[in-house]
Amino acid sequence: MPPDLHEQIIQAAYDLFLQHGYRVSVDAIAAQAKVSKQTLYNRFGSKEALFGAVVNRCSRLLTVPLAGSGEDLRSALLHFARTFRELVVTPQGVALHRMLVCEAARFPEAAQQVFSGGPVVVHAQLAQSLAGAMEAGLLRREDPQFAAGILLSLLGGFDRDSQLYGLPPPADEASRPERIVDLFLRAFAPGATRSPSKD
Amino acid sequence: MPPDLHEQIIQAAYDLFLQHGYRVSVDAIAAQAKVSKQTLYNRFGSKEALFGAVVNRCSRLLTVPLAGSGEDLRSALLHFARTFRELVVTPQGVALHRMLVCEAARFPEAAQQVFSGGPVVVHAQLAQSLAGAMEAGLLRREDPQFAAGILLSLLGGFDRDSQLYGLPPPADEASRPERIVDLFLRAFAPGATRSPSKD
Amino acid sequence: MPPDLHEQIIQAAYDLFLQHGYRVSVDAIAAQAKVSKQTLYNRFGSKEALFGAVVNRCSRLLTVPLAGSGEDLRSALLHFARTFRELVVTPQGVALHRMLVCEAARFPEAAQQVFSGGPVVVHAQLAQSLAGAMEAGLLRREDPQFAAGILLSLLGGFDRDSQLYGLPPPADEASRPERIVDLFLRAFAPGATRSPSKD
Amino acid sequence: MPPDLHEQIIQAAYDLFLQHGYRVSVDAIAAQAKVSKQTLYNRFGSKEALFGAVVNRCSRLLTVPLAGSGEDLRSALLHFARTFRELVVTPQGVALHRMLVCEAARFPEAAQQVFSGGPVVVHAQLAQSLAGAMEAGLLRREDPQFAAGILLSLLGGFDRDSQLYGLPPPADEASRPERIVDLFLRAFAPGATRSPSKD
DNA sequence: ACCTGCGGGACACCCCGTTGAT
DNA sequence: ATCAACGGGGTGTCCCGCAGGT
Repeated sequence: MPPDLHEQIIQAAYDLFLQHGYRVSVDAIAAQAKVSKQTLYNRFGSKEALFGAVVNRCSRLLTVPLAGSGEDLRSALLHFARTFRELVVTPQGVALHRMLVCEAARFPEAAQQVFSGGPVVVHAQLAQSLAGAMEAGLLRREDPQFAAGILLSLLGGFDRDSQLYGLPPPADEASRPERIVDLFLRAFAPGATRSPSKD
Repeated sequence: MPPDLHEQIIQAAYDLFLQHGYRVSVDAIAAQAKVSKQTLYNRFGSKEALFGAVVNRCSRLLTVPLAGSGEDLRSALLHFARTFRELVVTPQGVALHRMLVCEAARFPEAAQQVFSGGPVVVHAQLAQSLAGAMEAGLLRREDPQFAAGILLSLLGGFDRDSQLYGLPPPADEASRPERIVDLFLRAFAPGATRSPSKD
Repeated sequence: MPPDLHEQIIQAAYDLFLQHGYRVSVDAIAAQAKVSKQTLYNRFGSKEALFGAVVNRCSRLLTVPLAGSGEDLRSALLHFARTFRELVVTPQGVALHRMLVCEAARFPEAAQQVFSGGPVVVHAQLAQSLAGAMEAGLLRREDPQFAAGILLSLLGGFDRDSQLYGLPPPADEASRPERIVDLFLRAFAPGATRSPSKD
Repeated sequence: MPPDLHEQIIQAAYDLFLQHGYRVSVDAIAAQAKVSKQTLYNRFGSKEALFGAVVNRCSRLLTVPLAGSGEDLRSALLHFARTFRELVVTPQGVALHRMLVCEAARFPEAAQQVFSGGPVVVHAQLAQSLAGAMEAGLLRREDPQFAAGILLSLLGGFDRDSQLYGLPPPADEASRPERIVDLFLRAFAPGATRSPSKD
């Protein structure tokens, strides 16, 4: 009487793929989902197709809603930063990232699809939002794409890398979003030339 | 005729591990190295040990020399940025990163070792260098560890991620190190309070 | 259609292990049992476990029922002797012994277990039975353990060794149990001191 | 300049074959003999031939000298029993027996050869000696072949089996030869009919 | 429809005995 | 004599289809 076998299988596959990558056996997935291997194959046809189905749903998990324009800029960015960080430096976010990176060589179009459906749209939304702030004079007029990339890099850079390599997450995680946002705001504060003079 | 079989095997293993991850067969590595499987096993004992030997050599590949104090700060950082970028957003740098991230679950201590022997020492050296610049008044007095992490994140953040997911490298790569370094210098320019006022 | 695959596999493994020892390939066993290698591994997990299962069942094969006290002593011993001989100097009995001896170095606990579950209990039962006969005055009062060991040695000694080394079984097998039992009875006949006088 | 490589190799092979059976790798043998594999092959041609050479020399190890007729019968048998036991229930005697039994299936002619050159001649010599004793009236007139087999069975029967299966040797080893010889003498003492009457 | 369980083909890692080349 | 090569084989595992029962 499982109401939704489909969901059950995908959830099990998602968990196991995250943990062990594509190498998990179909038997293990079927066992975890408490389904027979046969129904799994009836539903999804092949292991690759199942992986594709799992990955497809990951795009949604990688999008971050951007706050509306009602707030002041710093609060909006801070909210965004915190939400994004929870996606990205959380153990399970790291695991998801790791799995996708691992299997990107085997499933190139799937990986691109996920990236285009997730981080790229976040990047675009953020760029648009920053462009608005630049229009309003809250930020220096710069390439908004560039600025968005910078903020995303700051939020998920070295900290995530260290976790990807198995190191523990930073101890001061609670204060890092604020520090990063403030640094970003300072870097893009209005009222200076683009490049500091060399002389 | 073969001057150094050891080197030959490691090189072949390095190439194939980068391309396909740990899943390549030992047969493929032996064929690529043009040695018999048996000599490979005589030399390394097991596939895991071979992988360990390959990974050990990667630590060296991940370190970036930091310019001496003879130059002015911007030039030094620019030089560092370009070198680092070549390590990190180059296709083969991305492939190395990908492989290590992929197999970090299977070889946790090896991955940590590489990270500790590579990026972490770069981070430490960079932090020390930045601390010197802060002492000299060239940068705002801030936590140098934090600042170093920021620069590394900027240099290897979103751009690398997109490549990890199979997207092409950014088209304006040539100008990016300079833009990033200048942004970093602006963010840490001396002569302002740490946090912009909220009102 | 196959009533009991378990049994089928064990029987095939038993036959082949007897013939070729532990060195037979699992493929050969699976082929002989007309099952796929996978079902074999699903059932037994490993070749060692399969061997253990085969060996476990051998303990039962090595026990010999001892006749009740209803018969006279000679008839009982004769019956026992014939049954025991069929176990021990028969080609398949020799093959079983050979296999166990061969693999005792690799599976020490299994071999001990078999020996303790087979010959040792036969030895104990025989000793008890002989003790009864001694109580009844049918045999000289001696150490029943020693006497039991003597009888077992007589029944399975040199004759078995020659077969273990590939020689044909003795031609007068039909009469040997009787000769041996009579010799045993004479050796332990009542009414003499334990050691013949030397002068 | 090792004086006798031949001997060196055979000794190493003997040791390792005894310990691990025919399964030891020739690499291991070469290493143990401190010779290169090539010289081993130059000398013996193949692993089987080396095994044959090792086995050939085992016949000698399995023969037991029989005392002359100068002694009284009991002393002679006792001496023989002790010597034989040292060959047969000693750990290394058991190991030799085990190895030969194990590989008798693979090298049938070699095993037969050893058995014919070792135990069989001991058996024949013993039979002849017992025949002499029967002539002299020291033993009941019986089939000397049978009697010799009986004594050999008594000396190497159950006790050796238990060791073959990994059990420890009997604790009262020191007194067993005497007990066995005395039992044998009683069983074949002169002055009774061959078979106890059945009625 | 779902389950259990087997078959088949393939492949991975690791090892071995033996022969050449240096 | 050292070292590599070669061919082959062994265990263990996988992916996927297919029967028969519930």
